[in-house]
Amino acid sequence: MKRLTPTPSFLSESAEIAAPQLLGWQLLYDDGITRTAGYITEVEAYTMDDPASHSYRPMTSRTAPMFAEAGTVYVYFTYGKHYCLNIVTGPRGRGEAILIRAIQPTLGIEIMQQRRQHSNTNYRELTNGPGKLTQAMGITTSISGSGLGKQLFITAGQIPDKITSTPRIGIRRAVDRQWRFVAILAPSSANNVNT
DNA sequence: AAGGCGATTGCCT
DNA sequence: GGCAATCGCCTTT
Repeated sequence: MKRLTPTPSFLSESAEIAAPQLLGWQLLYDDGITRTAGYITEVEAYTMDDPASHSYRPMTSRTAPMFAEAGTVYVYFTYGKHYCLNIVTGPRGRGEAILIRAIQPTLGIEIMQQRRQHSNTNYRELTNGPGKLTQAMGITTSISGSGLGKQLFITAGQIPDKITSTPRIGIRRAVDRQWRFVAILAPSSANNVNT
């Protein structure tokens, strides 16, 4: 069994520095019954002095996990349907996090397909969005405020072949910041469908 | 106490 | 590509 790393040291850096370093790591969720996992391929950074961030406004009970120590899990519910998963970065009190926007599935693929009602033979639409991957993995606000190393894990994965940065998706403020990071990974063998 | 809206998704044209 | 769905949170009366 691979050794688990509760909180990689780079998460103590600010979100926009840590975010690209999170690409390629394997995200693993164990809800006590099932395990699902995938390589992180798309992330976005959010910080306290960032008008697009939940932490730009004073802390509330919902956003409190963003202000906790690096490695804290922050999950929020939005649009009446979707859960979005973040990994908190930086020192305690700073209000920073990395939004996980996409993963490349590696483990528990059939379970993820069932949860997503996704019967296609390739996985293009399975986990390529922040709400999609939480639905596929069964992640909800129940783990918001917990820490890495309990149910959610970050394990060594792949070194990205290439990383690009772009403006973030779906925001209206600070649209000029290039804080979305996308990785090109070698396709995993189980996922090697080539479109 | 009430209304507006969102770090999205999927369906429809 | 445009837009409805859907509800908890936050802001404003």
